[in-house]
Amino acid sequence: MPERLIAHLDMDAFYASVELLRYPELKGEPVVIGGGRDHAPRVLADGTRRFARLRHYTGRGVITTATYAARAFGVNSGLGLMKAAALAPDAVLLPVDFDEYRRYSRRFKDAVRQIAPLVEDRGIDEIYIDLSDLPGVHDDGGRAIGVALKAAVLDATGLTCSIGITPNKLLSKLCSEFDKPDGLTLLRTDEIPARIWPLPARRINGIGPKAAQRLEALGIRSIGELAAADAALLVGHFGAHYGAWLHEAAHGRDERPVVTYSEPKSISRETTFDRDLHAVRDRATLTPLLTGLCVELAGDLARKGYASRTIGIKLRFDDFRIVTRDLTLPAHTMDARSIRRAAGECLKRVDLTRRLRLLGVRAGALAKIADLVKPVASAAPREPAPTFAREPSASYALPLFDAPETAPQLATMAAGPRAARARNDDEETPCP
DNA sequence: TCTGGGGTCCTAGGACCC
DNA sequence: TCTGGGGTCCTAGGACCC
Repeated sequence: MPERLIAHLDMDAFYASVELLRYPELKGEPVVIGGGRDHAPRVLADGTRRFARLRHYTGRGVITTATYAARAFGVNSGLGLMKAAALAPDAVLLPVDFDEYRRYSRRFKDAVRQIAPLVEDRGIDEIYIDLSDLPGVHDDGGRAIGVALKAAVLDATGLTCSIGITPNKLLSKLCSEFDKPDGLTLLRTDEIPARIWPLPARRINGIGPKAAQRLEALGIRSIGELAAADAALLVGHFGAHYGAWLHEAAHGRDERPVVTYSEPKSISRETTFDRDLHAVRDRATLTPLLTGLCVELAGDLARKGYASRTIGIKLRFDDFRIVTRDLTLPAHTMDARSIRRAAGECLKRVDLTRRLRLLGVRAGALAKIADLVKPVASAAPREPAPTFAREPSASYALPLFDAPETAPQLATMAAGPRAARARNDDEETPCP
């Protein structure tokens, strides 16, 4: 059995590059994407566009993507916009437009599937592709296919991408970074010592800031040093599972298959406030906010065709501590009132002394609605009929954050998905 | 002027049942 | 009555990723 050939394809500065297609006059300029919706470009009377500059930004947003010109100033994803403004005050600031990025995402993925159908989604701007069974792919290690994929993506979107092609996902993910932007990197197993081992251990997908720090405390900085470390020592420090994985990863071994479809496990909505809010003093603000999140979540569930049996909340306090609570219901629900009630119950179990920075609502233990409402009269052997609570109970009370405006808010959204601001997700799972 | 939003997976303890 | 073990569900937190 020949070795597999797996590609990792990563779009170059994806959000920023999509924006440059829309605003070609910004090509070559430092541009950052992030923040709210209040800094969209204005069109002047003479038809020219006026862009917001980073120096004028106030708020708590972070950079989602920066153009390569902006990265030269040291600003990159995750950096607070206020901090970025200090580094690059004249950079152009654009709001994120997920609908547009999803359109381009679907275009590049469709283009890839025309050439190689085994595609694993890894978010909006990257995919893995199993090339192993494509005709002739093993003749040149996948180079011709790689060239064809890049051309197809460019043709479909006008955007460049970077591709790594190796025997597995772990190595391909590393290699797609090697020649960015517009790169194509092939790597064979025998090249691991020369090309992989000099890299910092942190570059491995799955070694984050915490693990990297603990490795450094052991004197391990590079992947090569990790590969040379005693497997038993790693297991001793990191546990059987993670320790053994660290050892395998450092040697470039990874048998994970390319998975072309997976069911979602949870759906959530969260929001960071403009200023920290207190549960009691700012109740009039918080109550409709929480209800609004529940309405949006119910809308997401309905649009995607799922119901949830475990509703959870997430709070971030002003000191950045995160607390979660969840509650498993007797039956699946997609009803905003039921979600709101469960979230309220969860909230009761939290000490709300500190001020809040973020509030979120999550729906877990998902089931497809189509599976829950299966017709009773069926030739198939009977399973116990799943229970499905669609209607809210008659006696309804908001346990916490209660405020007069909440009742009408819930009433108007009773219709369901329409009332919730739709996210227009292009990649919805089709209902069978 | 610190640090978004939407996810996945893992661990671990307690409840509960057989 | 006592002891022990296995399995599953629920909950909370944390690391990590895009």
